[in-house]
Amino acid sequence: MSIQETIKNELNDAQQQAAFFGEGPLLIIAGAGSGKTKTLVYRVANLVDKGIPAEQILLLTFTRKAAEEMLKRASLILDHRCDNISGGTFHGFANTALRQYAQHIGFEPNFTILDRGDSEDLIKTIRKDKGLSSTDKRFPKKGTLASLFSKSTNTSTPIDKIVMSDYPQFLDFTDEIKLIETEYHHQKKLMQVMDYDDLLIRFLECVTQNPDIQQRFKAYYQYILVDEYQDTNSIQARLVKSILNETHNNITVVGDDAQSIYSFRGAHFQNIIKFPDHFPNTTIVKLEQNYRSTQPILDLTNAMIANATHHFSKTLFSENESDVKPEIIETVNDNEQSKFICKKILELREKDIPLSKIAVLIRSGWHSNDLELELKAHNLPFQKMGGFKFVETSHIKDVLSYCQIIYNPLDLISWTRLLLLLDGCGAAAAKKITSAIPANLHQLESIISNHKTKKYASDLLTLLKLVADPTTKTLKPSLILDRALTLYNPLFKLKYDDFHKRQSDIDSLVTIIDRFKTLDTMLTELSLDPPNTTQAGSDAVDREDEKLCLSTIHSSKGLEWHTVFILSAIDGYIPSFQSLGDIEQIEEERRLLYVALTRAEKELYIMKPNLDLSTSNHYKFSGMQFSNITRFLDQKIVSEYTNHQSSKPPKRNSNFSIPMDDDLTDPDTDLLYGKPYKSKKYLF
DNA sequence: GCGCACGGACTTTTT
DNA sequence: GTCCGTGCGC
Ligand SMILES: Nc1ncnc2c1ncn2[C@@H]1O[C@H](COP(=O)(O)OP(=O)(O)OP(=O)(O)O)[C@@H](O)[C@H]1O
Repeated sequence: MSIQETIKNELNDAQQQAAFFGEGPLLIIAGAGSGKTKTLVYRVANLVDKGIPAEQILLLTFTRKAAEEMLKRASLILDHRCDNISGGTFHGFANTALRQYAQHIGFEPNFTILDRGDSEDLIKTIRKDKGLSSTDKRFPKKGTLASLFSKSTNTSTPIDKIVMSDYPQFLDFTDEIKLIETEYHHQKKLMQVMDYDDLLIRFLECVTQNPDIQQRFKAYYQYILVDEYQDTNSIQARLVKSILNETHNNITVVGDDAQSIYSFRGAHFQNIIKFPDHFPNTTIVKLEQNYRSTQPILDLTNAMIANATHHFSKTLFSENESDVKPEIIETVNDNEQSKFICKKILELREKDIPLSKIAVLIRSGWHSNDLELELKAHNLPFQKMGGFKFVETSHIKDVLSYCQIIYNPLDLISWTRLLLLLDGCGAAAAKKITSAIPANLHQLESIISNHKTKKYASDLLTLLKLVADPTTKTLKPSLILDRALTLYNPLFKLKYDDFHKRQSDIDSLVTIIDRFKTLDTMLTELSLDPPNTTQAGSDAVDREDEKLCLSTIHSSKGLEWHTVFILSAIDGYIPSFQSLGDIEQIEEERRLLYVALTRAEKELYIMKPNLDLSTSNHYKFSGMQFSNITRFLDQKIVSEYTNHQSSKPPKRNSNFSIPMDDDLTDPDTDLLYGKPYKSKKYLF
């Protein structure tokens, strides 16, 4: 069957209009599960079929998971002609381009990429050097500074404006903050490193300062398509515009304003709404039929998003009739919630629903701690997406630092990290050594002369030799890792008492590294597409399709599962406690829940454990004591669109029956809405 | 100048 | 209950 016929078979009229659309700007704006990604992919197939070379079609999106899904679907319907489609994340694209063109803006192609921790380390040293750390407790710490800087670049807003709007408590330090930021930028260039934001802005800098390069990009890509456009911030929009051939304006963007969940990094749902303002002749296609979920699920999500303060005027309908309403499951505590989920998953398995078609969605990485233990206990294999990253664990970062300095010896952040591991070498000594590196790049070993008498002299010399040896970087990554581990192992065992547990991470790293052929692909990939090793359960089955998916809601965007559990859908978790002060942020949390609920095809379980939030320090000042179901599911919505049950809590968990304390929840009251915000006595 | 011990303030979400 | 930053003693 020809591609054209397939499209006619597979897509509805509106979808076909978009897929067959010819030249010029196109905006597909539609609700969840309406086939946006599917349409986008078929549009690509059609373009290739019409003879556009695949490599001249650029497919972009913000998150790795969405990019992966998009490319996976493309590869399924497209034949080998499409293997060469240029596609991935904005950061991945910028990185590839910069490896080629970085010299034009004063960077070598072997620049390395800073993760969040590296950025913070650099900021910390700058703050120390500038004498801005001591005594002043009110001065922002490194993490806050990193967020502030990132927000500033991502929203293209000057530092002082960000301080004023987001961090008014630091207004007195505005000048110092600006000073640190300037130095931060300066240092990154000296060290030939870029943070994630730099990848985008340095790319922009590169094309705007070099019209000939810009012209090359504009001439090369005939079509640019962006998925999940509502997650795009103005930097990314500018990036797209900078490489778009404006004589044709062949740009297609796809998204859903109701699913905009990245405002914390400068994305705004208005960006997609305003798209036609930037491209006046935009054709707009709206899709309203949902093909993913059953009608009862949509009834719930429609009702919930209709309560938003901004009106998202999309009511989805489905032809998937069903009389199974979403369930709200109340449990007495966190662990009962975990047990319920495990039990349910085992039942589903009986009904031949494979683990790969089930997902548990969480607001924040640690919410699933208890569940993970329970899943392990039930021997249910899972894969965790989002949240904590393996490559950001300190011992893994240690090991990777060896690789970074071998690849880019100017990366003084990694040098410092490794030097501090040496016994007797502290911040001052590390500073002295690293400051000698740039001038002695080609005779690194000479640096040892000033440190011969030190305790760490021999360790330092081995390290210098390893980096100075020009053959090291040409070795296979696994061999480089071998050499690094020879140096690291003794230090590692000294540094961590629990090195046994950490050793298994290092072993995983060795396995992961094995597939890389060169040092640069390895480092790039580990920064831009870090692997997850938090999978557990039976090691025997390593097939991805045999695993349950445990994912943050953010990382679940664009994906779908037969059955979805929303873990801990309680106020303070979603909406998250720290969003509560700001109406815009609370509304974003609503969209987040909307994204979560709309991932479900057939069955949806909304979990509501009764947690005692007052035991967690974090919630001490929130005035919350007992958990309530998320405010986005009010009584009317719950009673109309869901089934609500308590999972039979054990009436007594002791052999003694004692009088109930009035301060504790009365088991007979409605736990969903009863006994809300109790003030803690912290005021006394 | 380094390493350690004690006290404080917090634990979203992604690239 | 933890992680980070400071201050003190060696
Ligand atoms: N015309 C159609 N006929 C049958 N199934 C369809 C059709 N369009 C889409 N689907 C199916 O509906 C599901 C959702 O599609 P898709 O993921 O493309 O939606 P989406 O709009 O991108 O969703 P989201 O906004 O959540 O990312 C997929 O399983 C897809 O195969």
